[in-house]
Amino acid sequence: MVRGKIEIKRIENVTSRQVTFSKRRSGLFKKAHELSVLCDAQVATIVFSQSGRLYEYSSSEMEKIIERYGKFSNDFSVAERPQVERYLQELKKEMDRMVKKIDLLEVHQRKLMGQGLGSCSVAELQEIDSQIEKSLRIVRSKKAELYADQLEKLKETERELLNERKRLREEQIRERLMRPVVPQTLQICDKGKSEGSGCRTKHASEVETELFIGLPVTRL
Amino acid sequence: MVRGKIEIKRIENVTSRQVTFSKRRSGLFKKAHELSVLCDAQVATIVFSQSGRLYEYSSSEMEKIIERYGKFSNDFSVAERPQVERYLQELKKEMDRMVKKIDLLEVHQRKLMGQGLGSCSVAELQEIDSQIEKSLRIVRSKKAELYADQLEKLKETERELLNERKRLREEQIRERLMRPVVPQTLQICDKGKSEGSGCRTKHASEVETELFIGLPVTRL
DNA sequence: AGCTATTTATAAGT
DNA sequence: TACTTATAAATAGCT
Repeated sequence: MVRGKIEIKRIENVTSRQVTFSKRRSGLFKKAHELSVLCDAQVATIVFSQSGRLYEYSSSEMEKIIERYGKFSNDFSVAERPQVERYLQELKKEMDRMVKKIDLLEVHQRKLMGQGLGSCSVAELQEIDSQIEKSLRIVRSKKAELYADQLEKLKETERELLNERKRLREEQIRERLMRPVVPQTLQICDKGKSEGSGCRTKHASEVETELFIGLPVTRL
Repeated sequence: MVRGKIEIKRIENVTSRQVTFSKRRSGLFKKAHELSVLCDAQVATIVFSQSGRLYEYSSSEMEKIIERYGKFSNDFSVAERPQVERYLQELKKEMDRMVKKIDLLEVHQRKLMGQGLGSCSVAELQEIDSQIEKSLRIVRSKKAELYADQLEKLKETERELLNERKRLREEQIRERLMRPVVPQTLQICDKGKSEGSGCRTKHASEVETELFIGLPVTRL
């Protein structure tokens, strides 16, 4: 550079800096252009002056070059706009559908719960009435079924326990007949209050239930 | 340029072009860097070689510069990615919430309609039962209310019609007493089958109703 | 990649 | 902002 070479560092003189900016900027763009023509390359140069003004050169559409750049750069994708926009639109449509569905469901639900019936005609009321009646029938039959099941299970348990009691009694009697004077083989549970009433031999320990019907087994 | 200046046009010799590309590219980046330092400017340069390789220089983060560029350019906005992504995430969360809400509503509604009760406990069934019973009570009272209203309206109409009939009879009688031998002032309707039974004077023509209770007025 | 003759870019002045 | 000019920098063609 003429009349004394310069150091590459910020030019402090404002005027000088502005002049240099203007000259070198056009030089840079010229070089960029020459490169693109001579070597058949795609070149884009963006310059922001310190004051914030934008200057640019691009051998072809800047947008295209930046988009191409986005495809190469790992951490920067110029999220292809039309695609993103289409996606957003689809999401919004989907949400619209959902909102409408929720509205419908809520209105229907409220009607089924006897709310918001102000605007209903007699015919509509009649329809809701019969729907609810039907529901009630179903629920009640289901309930009845469940109750019946439970009852059946309880009866089953009762039967088992009765059988067990019978078996244990017979066992006891058999043992007494075989060893009438050796009572220590029969281990009787403590009749402590913490266990409530009832007492079982070790043989019956696998029958773990809170329901115990009938007289205590050990009562003779 | 040494040994004969060159024209700025595509270099046909491949080797020569590649060499020139390499030299001028580094020259361009150097100039770009010098501009950015000397003039405190933000500079970005993107170069794609003919073979498709990317070379770039940027005085600060390329992403930032391109984003800034997007704000300046009219027809190109690098849809500010972080913002778009945040927005998308929010949309997705919102959709998630909606999907869950729809699921809940559907399950509840089905229960209210007596479907999908298989997994319900007795307690749940009881709750649904009482809810449905309550709904039924509300719907029926609403229906009763509506019926009562309609009945009331019908009775009101009937009352009005009866009053009207009474008034008309009295009028007829009065007119006959005043002009017993001038019957042409009394215009009696035709007793044709198309009109059904009943006959009215002109005075009563504003009472237009299909319900007409009681005996025909003209019968004396 | 290095050399070098020569062109080009440009700093400072006008 | 534009022109001038001396000189630094870039680089084409060669090795």
